[in-house]
Formats: sequence, C-alpha cells, structure tokens
Amino acid sequence: MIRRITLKEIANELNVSISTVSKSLKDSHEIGIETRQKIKAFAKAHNYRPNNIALSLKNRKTKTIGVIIPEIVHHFFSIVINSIEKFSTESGYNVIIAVSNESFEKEVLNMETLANGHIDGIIMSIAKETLKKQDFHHIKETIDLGIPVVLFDRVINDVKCDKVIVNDKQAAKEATQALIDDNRTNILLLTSEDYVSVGNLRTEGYLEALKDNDIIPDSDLIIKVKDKKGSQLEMSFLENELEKVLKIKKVDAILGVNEIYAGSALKVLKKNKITVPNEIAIISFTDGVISRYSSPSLSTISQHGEIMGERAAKLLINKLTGKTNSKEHKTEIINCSLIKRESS
Amino acid sequence: MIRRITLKEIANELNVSISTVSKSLKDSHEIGIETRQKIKAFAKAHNYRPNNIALSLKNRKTKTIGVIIPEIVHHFFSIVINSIEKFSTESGYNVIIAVSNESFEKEVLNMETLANGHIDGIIMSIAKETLKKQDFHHIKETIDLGIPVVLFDRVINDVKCDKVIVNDKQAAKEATQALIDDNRTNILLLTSEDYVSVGNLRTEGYLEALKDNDIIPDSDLIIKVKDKKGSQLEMSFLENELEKVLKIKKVDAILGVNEIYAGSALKVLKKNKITVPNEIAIISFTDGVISRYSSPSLSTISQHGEIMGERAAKLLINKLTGKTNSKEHKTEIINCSLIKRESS
DNA sequence: TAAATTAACTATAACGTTGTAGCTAGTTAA
DNA sequence: TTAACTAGCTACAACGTTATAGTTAATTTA
Repeated sequence: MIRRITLKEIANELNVSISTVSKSLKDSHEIGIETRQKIKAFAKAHNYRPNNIALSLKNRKTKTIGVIIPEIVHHFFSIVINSIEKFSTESGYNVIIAVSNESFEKEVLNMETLANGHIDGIIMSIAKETLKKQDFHHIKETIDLGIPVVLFDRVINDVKCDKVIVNDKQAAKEATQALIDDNRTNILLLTSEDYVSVGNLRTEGYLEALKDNDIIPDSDLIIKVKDKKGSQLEMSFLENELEKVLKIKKVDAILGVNEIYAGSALKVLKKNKITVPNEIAIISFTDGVISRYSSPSLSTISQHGEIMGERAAKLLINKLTGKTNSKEHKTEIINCSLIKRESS
Repeated sequence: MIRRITLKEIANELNVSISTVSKSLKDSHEIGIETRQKIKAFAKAHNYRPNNIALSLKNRKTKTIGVIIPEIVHHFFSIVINSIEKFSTESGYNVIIAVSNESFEKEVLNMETLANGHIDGIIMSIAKETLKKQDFHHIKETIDLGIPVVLFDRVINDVKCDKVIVNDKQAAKEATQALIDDNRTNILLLTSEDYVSVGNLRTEGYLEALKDNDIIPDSDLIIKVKDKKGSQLEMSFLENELEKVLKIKKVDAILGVNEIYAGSALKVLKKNKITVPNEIAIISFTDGVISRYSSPSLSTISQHGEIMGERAAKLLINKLTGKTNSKEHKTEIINCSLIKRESS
C-alpha cells in the first residue's frame, strides 16, 4: 500500500524544488554533483519510477500500439500477435489488444476506445462483418485523426495506409498446380463466402490454375462455407455439403482455405473410409497446430504469421518515430510457402 | 491530421471558460440551458472525445487491466485471454497483454512496465522459469504498491492474492481411475518437470489413483518431459523416451498433462502401428484443437479456460471497484471435466 | 570597482481534465 | 433599503512530469 513516490515528494523530503529533482534524475549538469547524487540515491532507495501516464500526457505519446484482431483463439492471429508483441517490446512499445469477434460494431467500438488517447498507432485485421458491410468509416476517421494504421492479412483497397498481405492468389495457384502435377484434376475447393478478401483471392488462384491447365471448373466442386457465429454450425454445414458432393462427384484432391476446413474435411473422409492422400490429397492454407498433429499430417501453405507481425510492427513504428513519411503508404507482400507433409 | 479537439479549444472558440465547457458536457445545472446546448452541439459537431490519458492522470486510474501470460500461441491461454477480454470490456476495462515467453527476466520486466502507471490491476499466469527459480519478489512488490494481482492456473502459495485454479489433482485422479476402470493398469504418464505446479499436481493425482487401486507405480512409466526453448527439441525428447519405454514395458494407457504431449504420443503410437484405443488408450489435459482434429480424436480433461478467464477478471474488477476488501483473498477452484472422445 | 559571467538552483507553464471555491449581477426577503 | 440569496458563470488547483525562463550569489573580467 506504499503509494509510488513522486518527484514532488522527493523534493519536499530533500528541501529542493521539483525541477531540481527532475533534472538530477536526468543527470543534468545544471545541478551540482553533490545534490545530484544525493537525489539519485534517495530516489533509488525509494524505488522511484516515473509515472508513465503523466509522461504520456506531457509528450502526447503513449508508447503503446493497439492491435485489433477478429479472433484470438486462432493459430494464425495468435502467431501474428506474438510477433507484434515481440518486436514492439524490443522497440520500447507496449501492445494493447482488442478482439472484434468478427463483429462490425465491436470493431468500431474498439477503435473508438483505442483512438481516445490510449495508443499511438493501430495494427489491425478487419472483421468479416465489416468486410461484408463495406463500411470503413472508423478506419478512415482514425487515420484522419493522425493515428497511423497498418492493416494485415484482411485488407481493403480504399483505405490509404500501410498494409501487409500475403500473395494469396499466387499461393493458391501454386498449390492447385502442385495437385494437378500429381495428376489430380478433380480438385474440390473449400472456401469462405465471397466478401472475405483472402478467401476470394485464394479462389481466384485456384480458378486460374485450372484454366492454365484447361480444366473446366465445376461449381459443384466449390463449397463456400457459410459463416455462423459459433463454429459448430459452420462445421456441420461443411461436413454435410462435402459428403453430398463426394457421393455425386469424383474428387481426387481438396484445397482448403484454412486448416479448420481442411481438418474437418479430413474427418469426413475418414468417416467415409476414403484414404488420404491415396484417393484424395489435401492441401490447406494456415500452417497451424491441427495440420501438424492430424493424421495424416496436412500439407499446408504457411502465411508466415511471424514475418507478417514483424513487418506490420516495423511499418507502424517507423511511422510513429517519423522514420517514414506519414503520407506515403507501403504494401508489403509476404510470400507464402508450401509445406509438404503426408496429405499430398 | 485534424488533431482531436480539446475543452480548451472549444472554450476559446465559444468565448466561455474551460470549466463551463466541462460542466456543460456533463450536463451540470450550474450552467444555463442555452449555453449548455450550444456547447454540446459544438462538441458533437467537432467530434469531441475526452482524452483518456488526462483522465487517467486526474483520476489515478487507467481502466486498464494488464495480463501477463507465458505464451500466447497456446490454446488454453488464448481462450483465457479471450474470456478476460470479453468480460473486462463489458465492465469498461481495456486489456493490455504482455507475454513472458516462459522467461523470468521478461516477466519481471513486463510487470515493471505495466505497474508503472499503465494498468489498475494484473492477471497473470507464472512463467516456468520463475517457478523454477522460486523468485516472486516482482509479484510481491506489485501487490505492495497497492496494485491488485490475480493469479490463474500456474499459481504459488506464498504470495497473498486472489487465485483461480483448477482441481488438477482430482481431475488427474479421476482420469486415471477411468482408465483403470477400463481394465488398464499399465498407465504411462507424460508430465512436465517437477517445478511446474500443475504438472506436479497432476502427477500426484495419477499416483493417488494408482495407490487407491493397489497398483505399484513404475518410475519407468513416468516420463518427465524436459523443457527446452523451441519446442522441436522438447518433442523429439518425448518421442525418443516414449519409444524406448514402449519397447521394454507393457503399456496399455497414456495420461498426458497437456495435448501437445498427447498429440506427440499419438504420432509415436501410429508410427509403431499401435492401435488407439484398442492397445493403448489416451487421455490428455487441455481440451484444445489438436484433440478435436487428431484421429482418433483425444479424450481430454477440459480446464474450462473460459470460466477461468471470467472468474479471474471478475475477482480483479471487484477489487478495483472496491466491491471486495483489498486485504481478503479468495482462491476459486474450477472443476475440470472429462470429455470422452475416441481415444479412450 | 563596476560590469559581465557562471554555477546552482527555482518558478512557471504546459499537457487535458475536473471539482471546489469564488465572483458578479439580478432577484428576493426582512 | 440593505442584507441574503440565486443563477450563471469563471478562476484555480491538482494529477506528475519536463522544458524554458528566470533568480540568486559568487566569481571572473576589464
């Protein structure tokens, strides 16, 4: 219950002015060496620590970065956060996290709260609902207030700010090509609904690869998984649809836009006694823990969350420290890489 | 680049005093209704938002909770954080996250930073290295400063504060008993090194169940997985040890203190063509994503991270809002539950 | 010896708020 | 008619810090 000691208290205690104390602790030559040492000793003995809130108010910066993500119980996002946290801490920045839970309203609220003094800049990945609504006023307003924003993974074109993305389209194309090279031409795609930018790009890559190989896409082989709050429903939708398709169509490969979809597909195949990769090969986006511990383990496309987090943090901190011009915006593209495991 | 408008600017613009503006926005009856409305309209038009940093300084509270966890890329911890975040937001608190990466030094640093003004209270789970060192001065000092601390999952006895734990021992005992009831008596335990409190308690529960059933524990059947930074090494250690034991001993069940251990064990069994659960049954702590998507899916003991997070947040916020006495400390025990899946 | 310089400090304003106390002009009460 | 009251405002201090601009007294310079 010993409240933290302040400059004022030290000043009173030693019968000097607050300025003297402040300057002494900064080792200013304006103050005589004896006084300086006395004050420093006293401060140390009383475990003096400057109050960061007061400093924030004075300096008009908080040395804190806000991160807004759609989900935290999610391998990719937690990797990115970890990386942001690591890099930011090294640069003397704290990280404050807000979760939108894929909700537009919550995302707007989070931005408001963060933008109200707590943070110097924001790193975010946009909620699905926001993407669906196409309402980005909150992001624009934050930028207008002079708060730098860096978007990662789920980004949008009509907001001018730094961005870190993955070459989703190219990666999906390459993965599809790898399956085709393995003589699999009936490739089923498990993707998300259209408004999710990354799902969309991955679908494009898939289609492009088919086209390059003169394979006519079959709309029955594209399952767009409906998002429901509470993933239970979502997954049973996927499982039902997949089972239906497997009954009426020949399928020899599956490309999943994330590992939850791929993991669920694997379960369906097993239930139906279809061997992987013999009868059906699987490649999935998101190199997470499911892919590694499932059996067979899943071949995945890694989005290198570590690198994304670090780049995003670097871009933001460069803006905050004035190392880069606040008007110029960069988009960094991270190359995905295919990690081959047992499923392909 | 329009900096956020302040009370002072509004006051200047409308030729009134700062106090008048402040009071008008609070709808104080000291101010005439006309002036009040004029000011409120102006503030709204200019999107006035009070500066939280200034408020924090004035009120000596930040409405922010600090969370220190050993890892974030970890199903259990991310569930807990999600839950803390959810509950705190509902109560008007922000959440700031720091990751110790299981390092003592980083944990101390994190605490220092957070305790220096940024937060009103801390929720934490202790790093392995700290548990090994048995050095808890940073936690005690924070509490001495009047900053309430709530420990969860990995707790210690000699720090006086609120705690949220799981009945690890009892749960391990029950899981072991379930295996014994299934006529499995050669139960191998995959646990962590002794200094990790939860691993220890789980081992105790395991031993107690054996004793209750007059089974003499075999030290060969207890594998204490050595922790190394970089889990790759850690896992190959586990895999090698397990293979060795399987060669020399009869084993008909495995109890893992977390799902990474159990998932790795499952991989070893598969490699050695041992069927699960026929030849060897598996039960694991941590009800995460690995357990659900592995095949066979793993029976797990859920620690109910959601509930832990909520309870921890509730305990802390009650302290912060003065709803509970700051001298009295509660320890809440959450009951684990066994989730039966295919592996047992 | 008076002016200039220096060492060693102190006072003040500011960051954006809020609560308390104070002020002024007009109204009411005795 | 003068004191008391009220409405409607403003001034000020404080939260903890720092940077700028003083203020002394002692010392050096011309």
